[in-house]
Amino acid sequence: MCINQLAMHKKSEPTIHDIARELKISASTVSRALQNNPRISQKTRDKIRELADTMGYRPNTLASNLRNKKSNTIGIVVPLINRHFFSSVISGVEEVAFKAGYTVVISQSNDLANKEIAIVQSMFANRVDGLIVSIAMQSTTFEHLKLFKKRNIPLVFFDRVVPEIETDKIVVDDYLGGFRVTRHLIEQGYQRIGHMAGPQNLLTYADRKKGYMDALKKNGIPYDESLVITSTLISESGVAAVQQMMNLPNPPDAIFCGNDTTALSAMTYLRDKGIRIPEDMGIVGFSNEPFSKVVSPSISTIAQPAFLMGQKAAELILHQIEHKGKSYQTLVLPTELIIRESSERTKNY
Amino acid sequence: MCINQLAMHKKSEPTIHDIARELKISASTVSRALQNNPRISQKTRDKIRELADTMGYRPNTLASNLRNKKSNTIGIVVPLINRHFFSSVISGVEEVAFKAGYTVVISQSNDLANKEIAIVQSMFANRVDGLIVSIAMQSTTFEHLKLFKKRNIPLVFFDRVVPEIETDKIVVDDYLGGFRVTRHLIEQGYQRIGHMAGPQNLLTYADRKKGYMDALKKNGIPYDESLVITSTLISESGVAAVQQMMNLPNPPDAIFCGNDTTALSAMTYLRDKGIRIPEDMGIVGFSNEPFSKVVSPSISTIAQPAFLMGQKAAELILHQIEHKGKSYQTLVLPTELIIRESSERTKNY
DNA sequence: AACAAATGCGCAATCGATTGCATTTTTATT
DNA sequence: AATAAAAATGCAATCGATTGCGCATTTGTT
Repeated sequence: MCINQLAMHKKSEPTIHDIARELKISASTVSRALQNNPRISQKTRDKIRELADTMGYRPNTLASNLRNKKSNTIGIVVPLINRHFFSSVISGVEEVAFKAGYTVVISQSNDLANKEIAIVQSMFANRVDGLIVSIAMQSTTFEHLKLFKKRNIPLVFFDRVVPEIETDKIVVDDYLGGFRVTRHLIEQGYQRIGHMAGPQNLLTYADRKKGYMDALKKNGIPYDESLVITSTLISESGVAAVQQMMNLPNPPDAIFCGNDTTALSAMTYLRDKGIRIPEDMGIVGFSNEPFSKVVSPSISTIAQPAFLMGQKAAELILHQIEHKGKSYQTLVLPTELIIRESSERTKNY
Repeated sequence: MCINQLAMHKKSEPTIHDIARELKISASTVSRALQNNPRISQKTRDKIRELADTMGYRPNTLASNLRNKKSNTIGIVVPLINRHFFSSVISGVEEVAFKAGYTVVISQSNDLANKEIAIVQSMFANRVDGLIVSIAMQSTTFEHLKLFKKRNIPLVFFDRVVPEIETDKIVVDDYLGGFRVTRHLIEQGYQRIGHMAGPQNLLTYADRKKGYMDALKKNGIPYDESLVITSTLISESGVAAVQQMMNLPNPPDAIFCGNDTTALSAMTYLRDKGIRIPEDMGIVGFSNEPFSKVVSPSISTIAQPAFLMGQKAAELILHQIEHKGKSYQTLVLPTELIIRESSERTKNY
């Protein structure tokens, strides 16, 4: 009763001082007891624990964080939360971070440079212990991110990285992905292979294209610029690009699409025009979106280990936080070519 | 130079005290100036602003939050981040919250009661200003959430709500959804309609089933318990359930699946068995997962406005935070029946 | 010139937890 | 019983920003 009344009196949460007052001891002792500091006798510790429980005490992490200059928080910035690849990465980050006692705060840039800057500054103000970022398509300046480096706050890039900033990075092997896709199409007997490329300021898309070009070269197929169309790779650009390609005097017989979305929209468009897939036209996407497996024909694509990428990103950032090391690594996670119906016209079984 | 050296000296971030010392004024003045408090003269304000800029000062929100007893943070707990419905909700929450100057912290329960409890307590310790929750399938006790109510911290449930806790809730009209799906199947001439139900302790799934049952009744179709199979609605349960149904002496000619995942797995299984969809068997799912539109046949389903739900959830929690009102509402967002190939055997055009 | 009224700023406490150092209490030793 | 040694606890400053109250300076009035 008495305890309750005291609690009622000041309507806010109980603090270590309330516990201390009740027990006629000092707040320091309470603090230490709750941390199981051996300097406090077991008897006192038990007493404090018990009262803390009955009072419903919960430590105020804000206060603790301020004092310790550590927020136990990891920030993550992605272009769009609501996208399978990114939400999977986030999921992986959350899993590892939570186990390590960290909280994850998220924000999405919507691929807008300005929002990304605002977000990153807000994360800084909130004193995140580390930041995991996949940059916005639109971003061209990176001062907001360099700030983290300057202030020596751990920073990890994933997927869309900034080459000029030296820090931990995790990417998938986009180059090899693009290479394999193209080689696969060649092996399937396709002769004129087009490519829907993504924004070339983003390394991932540039690498996919490089892989494509090298695979062509290695197989003695001349590179034809008219077969490469660069766009933002939304559904509509897939249709536009395939239209443009099909209007060429010498249209392609296969297309390596920069992502699954454009692969699907292109495929749908082509089917409506009576073009058979994979017989008349081979299609390969990128990313292994959930739908790519279940559409018909199913879409060959490159699987990226998104969840694993998130886990690794979290591990790297935690390592940086705990060791403040100066040496950074770039993890290149393997991609996997998943051959499905949309590109397999020679079945060997 | 001088400024830099000072900054170097204490390697940590500049604070208002550093600015104050430099300018030989008090920290209070700096604080007020940075808040544009009219009590400080314009001249002083400008001077402070300028120095703050050159010093690269960034307010420490931790300190501010502690003093103000407000974290400007909204917590969100979902079963799984990496799921289209939930990531869309999160995306909506983030959008509204960010605009209002709030940070979003997320965590996933993995549908485990214990993890949910741990998360919620961690959110509490972090003094989130409000919590948005969709409860875990496994959760059966809700003391951890009642704690928020007891402490008068804003709480909003979405999708999977706890009936016994009085607070703002946002749900989609699952009942009407289930009703419409069933009515639609009846209109299409299906006679024996089965249902793959989800865990009945979750209101959403119970409501879908109720809608199903009422639609049957209203159309004079007797309810047959053997046609209703309850599971967790993962892909495998879809196959298991459809197998069980097809082994009945009198199997169904249509199935209302509790979600799109089971709709797809059931459909795939049936097609492999040579059963034509929608001719021999009608299939309807629930949730309008991205894949449901693009698979073949495309799956009829119920669209839930996930992104909108997130926005509304954020609005409600912000309202609670700012008004600490005592009256709560339950928003029922409309669902939309999307008729696609998997259930349309009478085309009227 | 003398006093009132604004105006501009600073002092010091506060938010709640942490921690180096000092102090008190207990236990061990002779 | 006296003293040393060890164990247990308390004091007070600290993290960085905020704010009520009060003091000092300026401006205005007659």
